[in-house]
Amino acid sequence: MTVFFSKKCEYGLQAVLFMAAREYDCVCPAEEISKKLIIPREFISKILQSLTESGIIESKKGKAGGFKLAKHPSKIKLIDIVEAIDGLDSFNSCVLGFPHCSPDKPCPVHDQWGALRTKAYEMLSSETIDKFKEKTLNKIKI
Amino acid sequence: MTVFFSKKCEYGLQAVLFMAAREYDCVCPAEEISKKLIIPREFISKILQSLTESGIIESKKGKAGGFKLAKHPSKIKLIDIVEAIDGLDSFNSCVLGFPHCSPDKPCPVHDQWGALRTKAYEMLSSETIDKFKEKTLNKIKI
DNA sequence: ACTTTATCAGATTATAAAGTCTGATTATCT
DNA sequence: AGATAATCAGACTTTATAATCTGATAAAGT
Repeated sequence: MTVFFSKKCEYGLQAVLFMAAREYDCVCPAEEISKKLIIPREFISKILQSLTESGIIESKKGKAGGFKLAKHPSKIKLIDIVEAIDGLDSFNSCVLGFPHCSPDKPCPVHDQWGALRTKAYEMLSSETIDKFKEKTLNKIKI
Repeated sequence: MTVFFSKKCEYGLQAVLFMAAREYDCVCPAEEISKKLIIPREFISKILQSLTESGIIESKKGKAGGFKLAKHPSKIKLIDIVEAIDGLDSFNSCVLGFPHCSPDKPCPVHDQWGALRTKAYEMLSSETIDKFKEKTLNKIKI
């Protein structure tokens, strides 16, 4: 296996990047997101619903309804989405699964994994998603 | 969620580190490994069985039977265990779940994740497990 | 006001991972 | 040779994640 994010989280990240790559304030129906990203319709709906609860996106009901970012892309970081869906626990636990792993009782890869985890956190938190528009377009046709 | 290794893999890594920290050629019954590492008996048995098939450890049946390393700890790397249990697929796939992620069509975190993945691979493959004896003893009482 | 088109909410199903059980087999000790 | 103590093998159960279905609700256009 060796996953890093859950499927839910991957899909959530993709969907938010998709919305950020479009015109600001443009409302995207779940149906469209489902088709463009090839994610089961009802599954992405549920994920978007939970991101709405977290305040990252907002929903608009009725005809011409859908989802849009709740704030400007320059205010959103990837880590916000990860935190909302998967949580941040894995950034604080031993990669080998040993209990109570700490600097004074380190596991065999404690220091190295610690450094990597910090880098991963930076990867997700140093830039806001408005910077990712171009690269998102590599992956999704809008 | 945000796992890196599956539970199976974590347990497998712990068990092999445990064996490597003991006297060379010492046979460890599954029962003992289960108790020391607090892993369900039948579950660790299955994992050890599969590591036996992979040729990383060997089993000895009958009274005073159990498992021991198939080769000297200086010939075993953590990546061998990861490969045997989880496989190496995740070292070759997009962390955001986009299909066909490549240098010419990179996803928003392609370069950074690539670098991290390389570091993670190095963490698991640069040293052999005979170097980990001391740190393993931090985590497991023998 | 009515129809359409969308989300919303919660129950349900499917699949995969984690963990358990049981009976057979095998080796060692007495 | 027989008893014992272990693995071995495979079926089974449980739990968590992924995905689906259905009916209610709500907003916008006519």
